[in-house]
Amino acid sequence: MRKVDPEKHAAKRRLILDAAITCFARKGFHGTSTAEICAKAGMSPGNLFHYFPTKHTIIAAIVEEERQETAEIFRKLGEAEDLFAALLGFMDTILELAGDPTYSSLALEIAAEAMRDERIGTLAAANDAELQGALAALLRGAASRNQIDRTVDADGAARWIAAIIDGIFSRVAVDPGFKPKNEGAMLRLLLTRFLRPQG
Amino acid sequence: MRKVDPEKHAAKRRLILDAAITCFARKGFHGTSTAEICAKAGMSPGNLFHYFPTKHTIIAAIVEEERQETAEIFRKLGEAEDLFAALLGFMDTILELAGDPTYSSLALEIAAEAMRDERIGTLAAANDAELQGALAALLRGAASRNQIDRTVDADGAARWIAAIIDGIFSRVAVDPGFKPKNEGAMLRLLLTRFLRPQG
DNA sequence: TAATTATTAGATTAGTCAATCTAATAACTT
DNA sequence: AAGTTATTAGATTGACTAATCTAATAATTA
Repeated sequence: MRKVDPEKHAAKRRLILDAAITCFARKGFHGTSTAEICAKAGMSPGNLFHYFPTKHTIIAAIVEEERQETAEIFRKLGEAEDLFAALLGFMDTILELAGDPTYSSLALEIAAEAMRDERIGTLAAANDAELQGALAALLRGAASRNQIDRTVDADGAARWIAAIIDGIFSRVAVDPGFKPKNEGAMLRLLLTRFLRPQG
Repeated sequence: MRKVDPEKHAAKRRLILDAAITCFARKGFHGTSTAEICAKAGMSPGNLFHYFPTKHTIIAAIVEEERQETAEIFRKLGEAEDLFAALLGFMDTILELAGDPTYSSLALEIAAEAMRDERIGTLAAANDAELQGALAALLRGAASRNQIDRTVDADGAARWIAAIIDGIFSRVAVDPGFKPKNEGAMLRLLLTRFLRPQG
């Protein structure tokens, strides 16, 4: 009796997901045919559908993967000494990610699809809740150490920081003059003035 | 020799555009079939394609229409006495628009499509350039009257305000707890701290 | 080695799509 | 009224789609 080799299985899934990410970013979820993903991944539809029963499960897996990556980033971040600096560092990471058009496209595509497909909407909302929760925890920690203004509501501020993150990815789509790596200074100014202890 | 009645012609275009806006917001550009737009507008494909030769020209017309609407808002705004208050008022208008899920969906859909289709990308970039230009003019006017901090770069700040606007529309998509009409206070706090003259 | 099952290819299916075509009708001009 | 052209309906086209099916092959175990 033959068994599934989990490593090989995972590697094949990776191959498909990477191909799909490239395609979805370039042509959108609905604009990409499964045949295109097959071609990019170098396999037949029979093979592709062996690993993912529907096209929908492919994008769902991509969204779930992003959730894990975000959680990983925050796990490291919480250990920092200066938590406001940690927040600024996180925002630099976001700007770096936004510099990759594939990533920005994908973020937008997922947001757009979240409004159309309830299943993707639920997954995206879970990702967002986790991001906001982590941001709020960071802000609360920073407030308790007087690294930021204690009077600002952490949950409300976290929500607006999340909005700014969304905005960064949208900028890449509609503003050809927006170069993420040149925008760090103004972003830090914005966040510092918003959050620093008020004299 | 019969002539085109421009009013009737425009009315028919409106009918099609309104139907298309509803459909695109609900199911996305690629997810909407021309047959669905026909059904929503109550007409045959022959009729629809008489007014718009391709599906692409429909979304292009929608984007162009938004540009005109934005320009109209700013035309009124520049006449205000307190220009920073005018900016805050404009952001309230944005929050109001974002409260309409159709509008938010459409904004996201256009941004996503802008990354895929160069023609839409160019139109969206033109819209954005106009928005940023108007915001920067407002900021410069406010700075010259000492209503905001004179040391902040107007173009850079305008770009980040545009990012926040994008972020607002994305929030509606991924954050079910984001209710635009409850968020005015925190947004005003953010902008005030960012822009007010520093003591 | 034989049995078992995972993996793969590629043809196929049933349906959808944007856009075209034909033809009929409605409205305007002279 | 006659001529002209705008407007409309609806069938049709050819291409494409997600997903299935059949069958062959490869890898593993007993």
